[in-house]
Amino acid sequence: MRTRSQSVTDQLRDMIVNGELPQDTHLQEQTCAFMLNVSRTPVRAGLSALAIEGYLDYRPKRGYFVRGFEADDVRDAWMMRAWLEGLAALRAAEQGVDAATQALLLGLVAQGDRILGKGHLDPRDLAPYREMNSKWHATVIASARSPRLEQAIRQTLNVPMVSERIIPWDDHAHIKRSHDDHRRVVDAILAREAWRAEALMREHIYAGSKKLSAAPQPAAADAVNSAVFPVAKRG
Amino acid sequence: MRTRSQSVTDQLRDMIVNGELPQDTHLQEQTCAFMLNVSRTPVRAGLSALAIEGYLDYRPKRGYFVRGFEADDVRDAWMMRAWLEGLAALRAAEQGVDAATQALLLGLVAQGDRILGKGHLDPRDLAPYREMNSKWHATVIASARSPRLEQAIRQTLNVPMVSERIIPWDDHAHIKRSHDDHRRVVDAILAREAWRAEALMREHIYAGSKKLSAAPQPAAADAVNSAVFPVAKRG
DNA sequence: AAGTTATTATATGTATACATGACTTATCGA
DNA sequence: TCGATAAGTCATGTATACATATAATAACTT
Repeated sequence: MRTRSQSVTDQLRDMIVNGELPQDTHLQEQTCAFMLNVSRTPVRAGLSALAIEGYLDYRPKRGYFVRGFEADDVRDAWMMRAWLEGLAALRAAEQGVDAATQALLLGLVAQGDRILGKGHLDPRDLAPYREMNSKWHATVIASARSPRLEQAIRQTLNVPMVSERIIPWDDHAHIKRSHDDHRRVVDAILAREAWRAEALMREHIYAGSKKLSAAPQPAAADAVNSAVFPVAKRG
Repeated sequence: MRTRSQSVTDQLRDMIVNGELPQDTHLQEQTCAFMLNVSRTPVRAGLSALAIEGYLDYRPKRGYFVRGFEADDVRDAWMMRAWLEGLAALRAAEQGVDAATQALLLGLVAQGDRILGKGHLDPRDLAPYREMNSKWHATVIASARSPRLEQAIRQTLNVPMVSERIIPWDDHAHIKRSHDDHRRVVDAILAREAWRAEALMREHIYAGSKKLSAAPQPAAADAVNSAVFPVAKRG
């Protein structure tokens, strides 16, 4: 079953990741509660959870504040993600994957091949490609069979602009190369070439971060709430 | 200031890490509240926090259950710790450290030298050595200047038997070698030899895990509470 | 007028009452 | 006797009232 606390947590997390709540916004319990049509209790649970997950700063008797994601922080998260997913690929290759996973990985690569086979990037293909991409990463990560590694990676994705959902779907050369990385990582994993799988995966993600940081950042969808929520004073 | 919620969280965490609450124990809110002399509210906050930190399993409308730390899980945490602290050493070497940190690292090595210089292991020296060891690891980790890396490492320490506080203070050869690792890692960091620092650190920690898993595990201090808290049924 | 202190307002921390869903047990039927 | 269903019990989920610490404001002194 799904409790209100969980639902509130997810809603608030989305708002933060989508940039609707600017840095240093003071998320007041009563205000959030009113906004989401619940009492303060589930809101408190959500805020507490998000603070532990790293989205919010908590100061006792003061409240919860939206953490800023500085450029340094985003770079840090990308670095961690590249490193950790590289480790996942390494371990997947070391331990090997079962037949079903093998088929799944090859199938996902084939799926990408079909989408990119047209020779041009149809905007309508973005969603399927993105889904394939997410599934591919998830499969490799799961193949490492390390719950802790999985959790650590999930945390790196908890940063705006660091997510496999963001794809520069306007640069055919980049996408093509990126998908070729997918093919090679799968090849390395199936061949049990551990260090190769790691190096490929690390570079695959690192290149993505370079690409995105070069691209113009989309304006934050923000500030419908800037009048509702106060912003913390510096000090 | 310190709220009851935080205090409750810490107390429950300690009980879990110390093995006083066996695997699958159902931590009932009312029981915990009575035990700690607070109401259910701070207990709920604590349980929720510990679930997010990974100590407890949460099932909606069912409650919170103590997660088991299987051998696999402990191995997994050690692997992650070795890898992540290796990364920390790498980054510290890459970025370089300031003069104060440099002096601190050298001072900690010298401190270890003094303790081990006697030629035998005095039980009274365990505490100072442990403190030096903790500080040394913390300094290297901080030198990586990556809050996310720091947090990820902290999480790996959240497992019984995976902690720099546990030192096999009966094996002079092991300790001596271990401290020599410290010296070499510092040497590598100061010389900006990044890959060397990483390899040394990774092996340093990996060797520790091997040593401890070979040693007999101390009996869990458990089960004062086994009559108080019910244990989850399998299913 | 500026700084300090006392007062007030407000948001968070905690306790508790009520609502709801899950597990237990008892009753009924085959 | 075994199984299924239904009532009952109990723990969790939520709302709300009260307690308390912080921040804002006003009054006062120097």
